[in-house]
Amino acid sequence: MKIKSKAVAGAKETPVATPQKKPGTAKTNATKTRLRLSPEVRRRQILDAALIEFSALGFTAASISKIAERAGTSKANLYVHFANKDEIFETLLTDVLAPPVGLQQHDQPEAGLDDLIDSFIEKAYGGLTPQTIAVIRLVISESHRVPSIIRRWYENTVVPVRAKQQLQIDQYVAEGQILPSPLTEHFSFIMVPVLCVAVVKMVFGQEMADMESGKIKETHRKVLRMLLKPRPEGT
Amino acid sequence: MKIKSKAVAGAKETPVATPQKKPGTAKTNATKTRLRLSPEVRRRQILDAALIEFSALGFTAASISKIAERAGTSKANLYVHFANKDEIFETLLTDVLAPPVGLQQHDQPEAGLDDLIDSFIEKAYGGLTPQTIAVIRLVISESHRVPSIIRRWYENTVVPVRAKQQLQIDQYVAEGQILPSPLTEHFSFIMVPVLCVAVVKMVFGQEMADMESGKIKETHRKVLRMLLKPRPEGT
Amino acid sequence: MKIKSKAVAGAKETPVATPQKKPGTAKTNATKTRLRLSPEVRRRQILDAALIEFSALGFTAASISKIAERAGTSKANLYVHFANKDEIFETLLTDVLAPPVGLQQHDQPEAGLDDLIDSFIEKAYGGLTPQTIAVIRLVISESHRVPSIIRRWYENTVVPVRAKQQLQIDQYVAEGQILPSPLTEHFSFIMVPVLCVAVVKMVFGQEMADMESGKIKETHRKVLRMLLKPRPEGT
Amino acid sequence: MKIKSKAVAGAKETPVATPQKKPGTAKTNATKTRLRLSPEVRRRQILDAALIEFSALGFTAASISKIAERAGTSKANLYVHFANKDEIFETLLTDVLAPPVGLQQHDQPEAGLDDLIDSFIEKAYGGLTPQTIAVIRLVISESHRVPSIIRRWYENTVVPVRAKQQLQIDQYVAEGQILPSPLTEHFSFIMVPVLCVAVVKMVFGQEMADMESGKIKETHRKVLRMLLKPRPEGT
DNA sequence: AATGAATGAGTTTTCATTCAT
DNA sequence: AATGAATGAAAACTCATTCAT
Repeated sequence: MKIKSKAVAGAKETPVATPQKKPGTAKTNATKTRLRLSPEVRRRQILDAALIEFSALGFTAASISKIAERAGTSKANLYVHFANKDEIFETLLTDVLAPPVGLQQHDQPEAGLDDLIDSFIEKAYGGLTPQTIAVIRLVISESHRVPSIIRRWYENTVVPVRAKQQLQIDQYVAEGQILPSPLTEHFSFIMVPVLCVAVVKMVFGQEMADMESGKIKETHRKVLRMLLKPRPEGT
Repeated sequence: MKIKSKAVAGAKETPVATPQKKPGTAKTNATKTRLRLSPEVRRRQILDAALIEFSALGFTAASISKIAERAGTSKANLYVHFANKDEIFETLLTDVLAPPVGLQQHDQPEAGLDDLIDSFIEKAYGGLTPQTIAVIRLVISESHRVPSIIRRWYENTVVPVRAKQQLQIDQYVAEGQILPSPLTEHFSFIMVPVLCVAVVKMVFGQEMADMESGKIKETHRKVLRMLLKPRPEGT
Repeated sequence: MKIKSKAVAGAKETPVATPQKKPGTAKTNATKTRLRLSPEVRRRQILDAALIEFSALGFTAASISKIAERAGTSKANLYVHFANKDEIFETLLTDVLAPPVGLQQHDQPEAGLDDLIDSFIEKAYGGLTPQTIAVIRLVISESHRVPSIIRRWYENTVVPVRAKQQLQIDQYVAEGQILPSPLTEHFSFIMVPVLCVAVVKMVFGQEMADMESGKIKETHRKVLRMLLKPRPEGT
Repeated sequence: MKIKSKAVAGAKETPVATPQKKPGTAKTNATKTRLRLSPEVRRRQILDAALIEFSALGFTAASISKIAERAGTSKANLYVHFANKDEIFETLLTDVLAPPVGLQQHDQPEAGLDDLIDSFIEKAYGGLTPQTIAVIRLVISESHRVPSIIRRWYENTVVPVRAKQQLQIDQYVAEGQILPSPLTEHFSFIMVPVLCVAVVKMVFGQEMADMESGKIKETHRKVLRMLLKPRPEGT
């Protein structure tokens, strides 16, 4: 069985080198104009193509030829911009796992808890687009190939982002908006079902997973409400 | 970077007769143990070897040569027993994802809730051995390759096992041993953090993941106690 | 400028795999019968082909494809019998530089000195066939690539052969057949002009070198007569 | 096995501006010294670099990139000054094989024969520097690639230089300083052992060859004395 | 059932050379 | 004159698979 990579809908794309003819040279049709781009642009194109291929097929099954083709260049040109397949892969992962530029902030500062939870749930599960899923699968499948990148990601991204989040929660708790509980002490735990849905989608495919993930999501919402809502003062 | 597969400690192994052969080495007077085994035994050996290779490297990166070598046979002999690489893989996955023979029963019928929870937690997280992790990763990485097997697994294994479990829970709830909650309604939700720990172990490697997974486990335990323990009757 | 290798006339050749059709399957013409040979025979064929290619073009310029083609097999099959290009080359050199099986003995035990010299000269220069020249060039060009093989050759072949020769000479001197001189003390020195002719032939090509090498040969003969002939007893 | 070229100590070098660039490394703020040189100077630089690379690796194994890098220019610039790799090589060889500007003269006009021989021996063997050896090897390895250049060299350099030398010898003989012999009739024969030492050094490497070449040199000296020294008049 | 030899189609990578500026 | 970007062709090597015994 041969697996084909197909561009995930919505993937950001840099304009691709559809070889164009110069207006002057109107020969028959095969004018093969070489498109010369700045390294940054070309690298971007290559990495975009690589992301699609790698995340669809994994490191080994993805091929340099296909990446080059998708990037609209020649194979040889990939080697002008990257030393080898590994370097493309590592650059790609480093990029993809880079810390988010604007660490997103709490949007509804004065909303009620229910709305806060709803907003969180929608945002978290809504972020599980096909591309995101593909990237997560790539990380799961190939992390053993690049342990140093994974470690760096953990230290520079995972830990700080989580710390920031925890701070926010501690504040909510201090304000009495959220009930203290084991959950608020290790708050990243609330992401657990989201990751789980991601895995379900990977394994069962988007459509087959819908029912499962819907149930997880709703249970998640309900459990959060139970655990976080401050008890009525009387107790 | 070349990734090597190594037999996971404790993997079940059928005794193997490994005649070595390096390419280019002329005439080693090797013991030509050409032993003829029953198809079942041979298939078993091949599948065992395949499991190790596939789960260490993934479908594409695993090679027929290595599997044959590990199984102690010739490459050509693999093709006597299986049509091709895909078939080996599919047979393997079907095996691995087969419904557990003895659907495990509730061991401590009359234990207290706390003990029940502890026992569950220890069992669930204790099951995450390196092999299990490797298999889960394999399923995540390569499920898109064999959607029909995944579907069958879902229908024949995932759903029934879950149903059985749910039944058990419903009974506990009916008996008043467990407090009804959104969790008891969709009880498989309690496995979510376990899967999550599996993923963390895959991505960060056993040792790097220990701290993370320890915290998840303990939070899991506490949350379960909070959610499942029937309130003191007075309220 | 593209240099082509052509089989040196007289090179020993093992029968080559001119793909033959089975009499039965008389389709149109492309019956591609696979020729299955014993490793020894196949290796011999490959090494023969390799010798031609390597000595015509040098290590780097010689290509695996051409060697395979000349050997009448597929490229892939070369890798069944040898680990890589280097191994082919090293095996080849080791073969070519192996000590001669029958260390050739003095043929004319009771000839006169003049005849002895003539016989030596004819044999030495006659041995400079195109293949021999090609091999010597190969050794000169690529020896830095395989220093260990060269050292082994020196120790196992060059030194013993020379020692044997020297012994012979010492005996002649003792018998009074040859005049003692600096030459008889370091007798391998007499091979020097022969090597020189080989070099001239390499550099100037067989035909262009003929005049040069003819002169060297004759001067060599005369000088030997001068140096080796015992003076008439009267002095 | 990868062979590296390294600049032979003492090789003449034109000052070079080496801006380094590793493939795959994005944006090093390198000093963009784009210096414009006269064609002669640039060609000189390129040929110097080419000599080092070609003589270390041979024609095919030497690469345009390395030559450009060593010359401190871009690959593309090589093609401004030379049509292609072959042309660089041919120009180089033509240069290297050009007739010596000052045809060296007899230094000690009135020295004794022994001193003359010693001086010759020291000069001849002393000239076998690593660079010289490398060039000789290059000529031996790649002469078949450029037969016309070799022929021109033979006609314009080898023959005249030899003729000049022979003239000198004839004069010595006429003066009675040297004994006439086969050697004096074909005097270039005396260079034979020197070339041989060069070959030994190529094949066995400088250090391994030292013993061998020392013996050749001394035998050479002794034989020359024997052959050239006029007999004491009494005979 | 078993296997050593063989191979076509594919892989990644390199290299001399060209183009556009 | 100089060069960074680009590329076609070819290199060495690998691999799943098949053939003949």
